[in-house]
Amino acid sequence: MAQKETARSILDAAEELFSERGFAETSLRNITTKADVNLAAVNYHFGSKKALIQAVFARFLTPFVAELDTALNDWTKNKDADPTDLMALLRLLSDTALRSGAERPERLRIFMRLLGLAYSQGQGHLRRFIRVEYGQVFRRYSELLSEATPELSHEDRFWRFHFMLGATMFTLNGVDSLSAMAEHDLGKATTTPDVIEQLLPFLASGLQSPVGS
Amino acid sequence: MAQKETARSILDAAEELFSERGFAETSLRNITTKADVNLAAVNYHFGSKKALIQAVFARFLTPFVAELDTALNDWTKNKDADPTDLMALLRLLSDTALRSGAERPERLRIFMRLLGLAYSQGQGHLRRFIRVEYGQVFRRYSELLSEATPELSHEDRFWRFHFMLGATMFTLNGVDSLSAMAEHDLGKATTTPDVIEQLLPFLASGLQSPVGS
DNA sequence: TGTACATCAGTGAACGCGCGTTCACTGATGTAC
DNA sequence: TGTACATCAGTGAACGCGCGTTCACTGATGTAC
Repeated sequence: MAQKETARSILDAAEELFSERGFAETSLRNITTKADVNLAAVNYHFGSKKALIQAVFARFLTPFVAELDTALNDWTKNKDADPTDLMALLRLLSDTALRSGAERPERLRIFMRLLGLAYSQGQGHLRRFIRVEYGQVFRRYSELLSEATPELSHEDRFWRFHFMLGATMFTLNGVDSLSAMAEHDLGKATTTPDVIEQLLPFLASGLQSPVGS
Repeated sequence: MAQKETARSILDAAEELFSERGFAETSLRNITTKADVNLAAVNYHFGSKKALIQAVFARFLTPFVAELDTALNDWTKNKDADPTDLMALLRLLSDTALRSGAERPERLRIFMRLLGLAYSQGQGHLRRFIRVEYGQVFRRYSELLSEATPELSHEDRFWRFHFMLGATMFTLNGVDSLSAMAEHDLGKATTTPDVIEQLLPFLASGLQSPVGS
């Protein structure tokens, strides 16, 4: 086996198994069996299971965050762009995410599963890792979202951002079983980009719901 | 220790620990230590860890579903009620959930954590258990929601229902850390009913977002 | 060109540990005659 | 009223198992002189 090949097949197997069953439920023996490498290779290449989990995230997040940063530069430089065009801003994020999966939009689905697990399973070290390594660009995006919703109070905006996040995480997290249900109920196949196309107007309307009850 | 007291303190401890760390991450030794009972008492009273998990859900869901059923009977019998009053229908569900926590709204927060975990952790047996035992009343509620949104196509409605579910699960799931963040950022305490008050108009607007792109 | 040594990816077997579950047993309470 | 037996909640200790990690080792490749 060529150099670095082993580390890559461990990451591939780990990414898939973690997203299917969760972190605690996936053992290093599961991973190394699937990757067809020696059990001790995980600790040799990554040091520990924790570090492997972080490496799986880094492999997706690093290029995604770089692309998002570039896209945000273009957005703010482009003087023709309307800074209050919420749908365009949402689409900028979803397009970057879809594109960053590169070859296959499959990767996005897997990564959203992992992200959902990171927030629901104990992995506090992971949330910390993500915040420290990638927090800046997300703060930048959320400032642009604030500019696009000038009519909202800080409080309304805070809560509605998290409602959007929840709808998105939950949906993309479970997009494969939801698509299967949709196909069964409606007799119509739905791809991840289709689902996002349905999601964006829902988010925009919710975010811009009239304030003051 | 009096009869049945042991089973109750096991359920109390399990509910709290499961919601804090997840199912796989909570051992029977954690639970029995916290409950101050013998390790073997879990298998004596419940048979297995799986059955204990289901019993934790049943203790919350059984009274909740009974109350929801009653509330839905009142709703459909009341000829004055507007069947297309979406906000009223959403409030009916949230009020029942808040009331069903009974003594403390704490219970609702804990239960939503558990529900979120049930869907993100491997617990397939749990989803099956919930569907088989309590599915009927939820199907009934979703039919009423359909009547309240006659302008939506089946497809739009399917997806938007799940967007709502996601926003709700994510929010109530993490309501304690979100409330802490909100208090830190905005200097203002927020209770679970406050959060729900913010959430309902967001959901209603998203669900009723104009169709056809 | 040849030899000695260093580096490095990978290996096989074992380590100690915490897990869910089992089992023989106890001691209190209730029931039959 | 007294004795024998059954029931039941609970117990203490051990079971086998799969886990993440460690460690001494191998064999191929690169480097120094």
